[in-house]
Amino acid sequence: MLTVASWNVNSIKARLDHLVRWCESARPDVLALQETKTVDANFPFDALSSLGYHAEISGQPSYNGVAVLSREVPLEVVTAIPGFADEQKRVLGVRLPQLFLLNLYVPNGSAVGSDKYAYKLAWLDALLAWLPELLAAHPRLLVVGDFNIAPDDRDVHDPAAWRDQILCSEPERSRLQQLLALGFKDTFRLFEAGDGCFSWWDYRAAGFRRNLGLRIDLCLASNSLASACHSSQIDREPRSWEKPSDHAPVVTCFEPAP
DNA sequence: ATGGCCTGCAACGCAGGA
Repeated sequence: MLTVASWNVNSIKARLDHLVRWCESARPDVLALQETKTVDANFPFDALSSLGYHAEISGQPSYNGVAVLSREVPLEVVTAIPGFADEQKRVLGVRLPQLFLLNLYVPNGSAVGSDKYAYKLAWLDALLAWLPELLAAHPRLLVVGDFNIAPDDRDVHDPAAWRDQILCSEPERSRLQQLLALGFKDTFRLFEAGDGCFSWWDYRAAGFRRNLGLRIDLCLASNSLASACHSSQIDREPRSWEKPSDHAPVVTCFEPAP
């Protein structure tokens, strides 16, 4: 079985002990990380190498930053959406023997109508323009990460309060639906149709204890890869540890390629 | 209770997150 996980760690430096602890128990073959928040020179390669992981990274000071840990060394790496000039490090694609993994930290967008919101929509449009050719080149394509979009109201603890707000607005959701329509499945929804399953909980107001969350961390498998998907789950345990990331890891398992 | 917390960077508060 091939286990692929995605986790917004909210600073790899602040979360290194959690990351190590979680990898030792969950033992993913591939782990996509978002919000590493560090320059490449300060990335903890040694600690992760001791766990048996190669690391590909694309980082910057303070903000954003993505990484992919894998047992096998990638055959190819991309760090940007072609043709979309962006100072912010939010994209890391790696070609592995079993699949092509695209790790994304989609812009948050701040507030509907803001400059950051316009950037988020333009970023998503550039992604949508790129994915058809990536899918054609790599039929076993897995797009994972912090999408900063709750796909529908089942993914929101209080849909009325969040209606038309950032992460839930119609322009964001319609872009996610366009992405899925290119030929992807939201793997979590292959196994769970109910509401109340979240991957992020606000640090404030005891959000986790009260399960006031959103499902914004996604694992989207191309249709041909989705047919080999055995499970997709959100692991809430590390969110309960002391000084946690506000996001939980999403863990998806696949039948190995023939 | 219409706010609540956390991180990095620099610096003694800010930007940003979602």
